[in-house]
Amino acid sequence: MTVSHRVEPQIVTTLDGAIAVLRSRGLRLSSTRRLMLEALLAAEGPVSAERVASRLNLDAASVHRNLETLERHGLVRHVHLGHGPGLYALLAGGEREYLYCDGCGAARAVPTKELDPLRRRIRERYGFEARFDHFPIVGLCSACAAAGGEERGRELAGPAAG
Amino acid sequence: MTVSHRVEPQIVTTLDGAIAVLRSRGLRLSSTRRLMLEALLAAEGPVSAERVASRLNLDAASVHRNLETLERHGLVRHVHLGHGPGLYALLAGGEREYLYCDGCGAARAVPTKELDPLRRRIRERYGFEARFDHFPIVGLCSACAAAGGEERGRELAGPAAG
DNA sequence: TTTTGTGCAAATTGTTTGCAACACG
DNA sequence: CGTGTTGCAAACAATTTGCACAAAA
Repeated sequence: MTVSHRVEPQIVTTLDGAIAVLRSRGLRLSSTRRLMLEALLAAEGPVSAERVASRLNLDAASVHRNLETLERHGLVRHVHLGHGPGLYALLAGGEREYLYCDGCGAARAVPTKELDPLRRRIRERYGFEARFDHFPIVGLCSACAAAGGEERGRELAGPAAG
Repeated sequence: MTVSHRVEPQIVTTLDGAIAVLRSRGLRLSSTRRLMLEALLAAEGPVSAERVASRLNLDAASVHRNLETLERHGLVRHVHLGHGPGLYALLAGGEREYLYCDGCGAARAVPTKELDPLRRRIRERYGFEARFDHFPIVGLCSACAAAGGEERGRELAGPAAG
């Protein structure tokens, strides 16, 4: 998960597309990778490495290594929603950023450009380029804020792999 | 580090003040706690539990337990700047929130109320109560943004205790 | 057949828990 | 004294690394 920043994003929405990128990068298509790509394509939200590994009966170390590789090559990105493990997703276009509720664990995804005004404001004021795709905006959703933020319970991290 | 939210903040700027709060809460003043409080008072920025423990030759578990206790009682708060361990600080008034540069690891502290307009905007638009004191705004400082975000190196987590 | 990728085991990092001894109030 | 606190050891969670073996290209 050590991947740094600014990697040329590789938007993929199909298995073939993903495979094509792999090939073009000189990466091999192992059965493990094929399974992972299928799972990530089927996933409805970012998923943890552990989840991918156990769902597919794969070794966690391999899954981590592959996710890192895929991320290094711009196919995958990971977010940190609150505490807990990093959550990975393919770059399928229409990327989102998150408002993560620390009370109930719900993550509200909003289109990246919707937060552009916010980003611009921060840039103008602090000369700082905010990115909410890796570490989200954290706080309390209206329900939890009203309740005093004691909710807790629901599992976030959307459904896993198909 | 599991402490939830909304604990009555206890602003302390002196050892005696901190001790008074401990007492008023029915907590004991062990030598370990005294050392920790002194260290936290002397610290110039948020420090990791590990750092406090090793600097003071204390057991990490005890330090964690105490930090959690202090946090539960509103004396201490912790932030997560990027990856890495949680960083703790006494509530000494004039709390700050952070703009954390994922490129060079620098954390720029800004007074909480300076980000109020931002918070208000998010609240109005999303009904979401953003808090940047626990998870900061993450992105790239102007230097790293200009450089393409490849910097890296400096140690954040300001000076420790002592 | 030469790499690259794999599973397994073990190491790391950060934090938590069980527990008997200890010490604050 | 009695209960809150401590250190130590062990458990944990998430992730990483070493390594011999398997398998893409």
